[in-house]
Amino acid sequence: MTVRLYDTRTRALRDFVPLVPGKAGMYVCGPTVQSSPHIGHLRSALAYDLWRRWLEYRGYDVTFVRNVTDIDDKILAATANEEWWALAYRTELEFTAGYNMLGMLPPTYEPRATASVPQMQDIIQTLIDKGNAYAADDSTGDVYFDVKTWDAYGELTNQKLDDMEDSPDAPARGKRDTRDFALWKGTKRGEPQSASWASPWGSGRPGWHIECSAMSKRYLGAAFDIHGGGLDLRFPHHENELAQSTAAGDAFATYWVHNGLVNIEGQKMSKSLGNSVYASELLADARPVVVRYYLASAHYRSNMDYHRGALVEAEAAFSRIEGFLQRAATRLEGSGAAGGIPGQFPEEFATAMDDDLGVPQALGVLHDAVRAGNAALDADDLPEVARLRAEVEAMTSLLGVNPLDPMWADAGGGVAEAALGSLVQRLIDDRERARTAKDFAAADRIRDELTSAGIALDDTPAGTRWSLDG
RNA sequence: GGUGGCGUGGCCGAGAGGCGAGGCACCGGCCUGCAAAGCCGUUUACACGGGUUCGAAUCCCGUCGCCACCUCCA
Repeated sequence: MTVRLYDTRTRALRDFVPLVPGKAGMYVCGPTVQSSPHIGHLRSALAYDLWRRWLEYRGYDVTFVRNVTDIDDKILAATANEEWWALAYRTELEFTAGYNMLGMLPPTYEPRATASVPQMQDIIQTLIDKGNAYAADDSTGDVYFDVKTWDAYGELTNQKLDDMEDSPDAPARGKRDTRDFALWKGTKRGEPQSASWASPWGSGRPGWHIECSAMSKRYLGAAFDIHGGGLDLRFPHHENELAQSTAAGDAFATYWVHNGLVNIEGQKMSKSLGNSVYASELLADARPVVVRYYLASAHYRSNMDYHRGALVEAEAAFSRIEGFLQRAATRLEGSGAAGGIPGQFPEEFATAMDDDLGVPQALGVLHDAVRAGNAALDADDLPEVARLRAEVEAMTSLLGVNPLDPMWADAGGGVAEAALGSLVQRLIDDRERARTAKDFAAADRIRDELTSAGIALDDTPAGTRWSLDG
């Protein structure tokens, strides 16, 4: 009954106990909007979308914050013939479109870093006042966090300062220690004025890590429940967030949750390898709901390996669920059979989800219900069909993969589909006449033609149904 | 050098001391005019070597292999 989650900081499965009963505050690191969304971004966003849905199901009033990092070295570096902010906006829209296509619930707040610069400066000033940060004395206008003044530094990733790689070849700049990280970056020659904010330390822009400390505090408070992000962000990003926020006197996150990464055919996805799989490619290869199903099918903390054919398998698995719901709907139509309580699913499903978001086991429960439902359909046990249909709908809806949800309906289907339907129905009728006349050669010819056109036939006792073969 | 993780059947992917999750693929059966869909069933497992235990894929020790982070990254 209690939701448990794996907390990276304590490296333990912990019961979720919110700071405020009945409420849950989640902050998730969103993307740096520098290039198009890829499969890893989608998987990460989905992991927290599912966490959020489950916490809400468990009765928590969830405030879900996912930021947009819209000012950053890399954004500035990526711009060629346009303003940096134009690139950022354009990319942000791509991310939003990708999230929407996969049915991610919109965040409660989706703050852009550039809109919280004063809040970042407040924290930086507090750190300077407390002696945990300093303005570089090399007149660059940079401000650094002084890691040696913070004993707890390294607690998130269980590292000791002395064991960390000192980078002797890195230019020390105005740092007292090469491991000190930037809170504020003074404007450098050649950087656009539009990327520069006034500050007590000179004009400049915020460092990456301080953005999340400021935005989480602004929208969730100095103490909040869950901080999420990709595994790759643990160090240095999350470690630095934790250090600067706690050094500034904020309690920060109670739980740290990290999602696994997506490899591509055994290799890390990276620009240099040129093996990135973008959202646009996935969505060209499979229906959005199948992409969502696929990305949810491995536990959120495990790394998953994307390979050619993965989406074909996911399509096959998902079609089982879809096929059952469609057949059940057809069979139950007008039958008056009652059964099942809408929204209610098996206890094992809830148990799996409570246990650190065990979506893979939950999918096992879902498939068990589908098989039982298909068997009930074969036995024509309508009350049982109705009961299992309700369960399957409840489970798929909770996970955001209900095949019958209108949001997955093919766009622009309407008129075209109706036209296609009338043509296909004529062919089905022709085939039925041929079968009645035992002219199987003619019947099979029609079926073959439809198959090669991507239309699958399903012969049922109640007649032949057709569907587009996804 | 430090930190964290992984190695499960043809493939994907759960589980974590005791009746072999689930999906995909394959094979056999039922159903079908034949198929498809669906149902039933068979067969393939826990990197290796020790140990603890009545019993280990699951705990302990060791070995090998792989990966991530320590530099920008979901």
